[in-house]
Amino acid sequence: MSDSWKESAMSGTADRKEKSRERILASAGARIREKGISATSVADVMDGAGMTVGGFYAHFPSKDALVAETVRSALCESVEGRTLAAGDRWGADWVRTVSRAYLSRAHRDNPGAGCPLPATAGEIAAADEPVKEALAEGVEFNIREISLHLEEAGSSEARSEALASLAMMVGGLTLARAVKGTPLSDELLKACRDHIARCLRSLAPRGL
Amino acid sequence: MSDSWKESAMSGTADRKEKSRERILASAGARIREKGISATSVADVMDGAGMTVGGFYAHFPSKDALVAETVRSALCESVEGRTLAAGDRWGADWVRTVSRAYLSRAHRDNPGAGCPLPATAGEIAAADEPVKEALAEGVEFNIREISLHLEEAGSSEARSEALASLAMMVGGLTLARAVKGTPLSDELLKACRDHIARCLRSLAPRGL
DNA sequence: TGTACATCAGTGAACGCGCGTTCACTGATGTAC
DNA sequence: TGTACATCAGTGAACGCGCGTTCACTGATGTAC
Repeated sequence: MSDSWKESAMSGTADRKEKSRERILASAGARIREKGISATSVADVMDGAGMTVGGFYAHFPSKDALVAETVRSALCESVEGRTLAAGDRWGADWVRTVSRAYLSRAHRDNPGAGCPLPATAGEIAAADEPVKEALAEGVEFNIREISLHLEEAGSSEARSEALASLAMMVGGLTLARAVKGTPLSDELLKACRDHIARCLRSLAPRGL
Repeated sequence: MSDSWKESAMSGTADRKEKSRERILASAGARIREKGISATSVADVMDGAGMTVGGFYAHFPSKDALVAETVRSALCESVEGRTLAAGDRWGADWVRTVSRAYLSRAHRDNPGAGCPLPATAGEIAAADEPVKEALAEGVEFNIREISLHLEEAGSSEARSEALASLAMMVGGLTLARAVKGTPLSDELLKACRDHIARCLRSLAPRGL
């Protein structure tokens, strides 16, 4: 009669349902990163998860709830992906590698697998409270991570510089995607990469 | 029978129509800057211009056409407004003043009168070709202006730094609006302002 | 100057469409005996 | 082991709504004589 008994008894169907939920979140994650929040429809997301619209509301109470959870998990994912890609780099080296990857043509041209901020930040003001909270927490999380490495790199204003760096990365990528197809697009990416590299070079490496 | 005759003969009604068109553009400009493209409806725009929906199509062939023209004129306006506000400042002084105004709480809290990039850049990928062109031209226009002043300030990489600055201003403002209401918002604005000021300080002033 | 007519900016109701959401139903999975 | 039943994840058609767009109409403005 305990919850754990119930859970193990229903583990077969519950497992299947959990898998579906994860497919829905993954589909929403890719679509929202590609087209933004309002251009992504529930039917579209469910189609991407290999299901039909009706089943959606057994997993989420509303589209807004899905968006909030998607933004949350997508922001975590993108931080995790970065950490993984940076390998054992640390400090200035980590920041350089991460900013290069962020401001790469590959990231510009594959929004579905990248950072959710460029596609969502502009729309978030119109979204409801839980969505805003999810985004704010995700941004703070990103800032902390960058700040940590800048501090290691010897920056005396690590947090402030982390905020400025994130702003430039998000702004640069967003603009590069907006003018994609014109020479300005590659130029923007390179200018932002170069700027960050230049700033890192002027830092006094600490210790070692 | 010539066009000029026709024009002067109809100048009364034509004038009134032109005024209406300008009211529509102004209304669209404010709304698009505040809520973005897809969240702005034609009926909403016409209401803001003191008219009803039906009259819209006597002025523009479609919503997309309105958006393209609005983006174009809004980007020009925001550059003009900046030039006006900067007074007779020049070079590094101009850049400092402009970046401070751009990354101010006033600009964050009054999107309707400011730069259209934060609200539109993320949505533009989904828009049609004329809208993209309008935005790309507007961005290039902005870059040229900033670049001019950075060159005057003695930057050896004026255009590249202009691109990076614009990216940071747009990204910083977009993120500050997205997390508005949390301490992170003011922090972002200040960090970006400080970063630009710091970079300007490290420039060797030219001539004079 | 005054009257009949033409023009056309703007009105407001209607259209088809895609959206988020609901709901009666299905059919596979797991339970009880 | 086999059969009857319960559960519930997922289906697919329907809903009300707001959107962009269309269109028959109105009424103020300007023209012709």
